[in-house]
Amino acid sequence: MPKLGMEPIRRHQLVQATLQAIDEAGLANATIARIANRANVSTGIISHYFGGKEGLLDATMRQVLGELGKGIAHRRARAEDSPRAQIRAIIDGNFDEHQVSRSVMKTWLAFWASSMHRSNLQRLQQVNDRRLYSNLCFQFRRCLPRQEAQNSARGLAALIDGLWLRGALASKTLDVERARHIAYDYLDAQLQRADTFA
Amino acid sequence: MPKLGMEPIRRHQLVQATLQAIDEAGLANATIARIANRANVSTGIISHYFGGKEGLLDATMRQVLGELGKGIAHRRARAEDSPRAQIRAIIDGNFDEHQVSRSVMKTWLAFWASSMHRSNLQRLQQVNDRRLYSNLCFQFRRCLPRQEAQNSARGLAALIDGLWLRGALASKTLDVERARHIAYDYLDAQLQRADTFA
DNA sequence: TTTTATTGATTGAACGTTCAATAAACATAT
DNA sequence: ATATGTTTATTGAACGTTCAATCAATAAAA
Repeated sequence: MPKLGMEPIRRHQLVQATLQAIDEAGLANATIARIANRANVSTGIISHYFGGKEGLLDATMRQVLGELGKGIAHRRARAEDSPRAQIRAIIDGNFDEHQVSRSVMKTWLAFWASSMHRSNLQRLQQVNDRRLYSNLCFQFRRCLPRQEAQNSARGLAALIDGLWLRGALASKTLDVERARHIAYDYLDAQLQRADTFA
Repeated sequence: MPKLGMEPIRRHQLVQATLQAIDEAGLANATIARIANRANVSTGIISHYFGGKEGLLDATMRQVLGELGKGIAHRRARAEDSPRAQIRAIIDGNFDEHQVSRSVMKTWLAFWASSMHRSNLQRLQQVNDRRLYSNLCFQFRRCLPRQEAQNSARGLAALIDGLWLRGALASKTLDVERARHIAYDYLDAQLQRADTFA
């Protein structure tokens, strides 16, 4: 019973089903049969709209990255224009409720691992990594010398990723409250140094 | 041309070949054919010595975890028995040259991702995670109240994993010097707090 | 009638496992 | 020393399974 204008609906549906399938069974077992089943469509549809499995995985990663970016941009726009407030907004965006759901974290980690061997995923990954780093670096540079700012940015970026990674691996749900607190403390410790240079 | 006593040799050979294969092509493409080829043996040998592919992957992860553990224990034994020196030894062990080789980092990350869906790998993973955390926690508790020590341990564990993760993903080799420096700084910032509670 | 949407059986490739076959090394008996 | 049997080591073709991709068929909408 084909209705017209299904494309955007199906695309979204299939991306969601992909997240669900990866959450359930891991990227390695996220077969197109399983994904199609979760979306209540046939396998043929995937090739029809995404040209193949790879296209679907690509689109899924783009969506996850896109929503992370949007969440951060949104919070930064509403935050005061001080290094501390801006960096806090970045931290908050990374620990947004939407980002810390099991399926999103698992998908993220799966992409992280497979991005090492798929050049298109690697590109997406690196763009994202560098954006996080350079945003942090820019803000730290407003109150720290270059070298110090770079180290602080590297450290905070690593801390965020690490808290996230450990949250994804732990059996319990990520304690967002606590993770934010740890990241805030790191931020404040770095900013305190700024006084040394002021 | 069978010589006797090949078992330990083949086991080691195959584990090394597995690391190499994962480095080259990723866990998903590390087929037993490829692994056997890298070790210059036939595919049947893998089942013969490891009971199957899963057994080989299990053994590979055990070896990587084992060497990390040994490296840390070794450094800790040689270090002074102060919180600072002990934690520095743990940091150094995690950034040991052997651990930061590309193949080991890639394998680690691949296992991280797949451990979410393979209970035996997950067990190994969690034992390791918890050991790192509880060792850090124990040392921090020598100079910080419980809650503070837990947060510091969580933060440092996450920072180490994050630096490592970002090193694995970056196209360049991990800058061990810099990573250690960032982790040391975090450690010192946490220890400085200890004075507040003293 | 043409376009858009969808199905699902079919196809071919890739993969892990199995196993009969082979042979060197070792043990024991002659 | 020679012959015979047993264990250990290894191979690689054959097999069965799984999966992504394809495409002819179907049908609603325009």
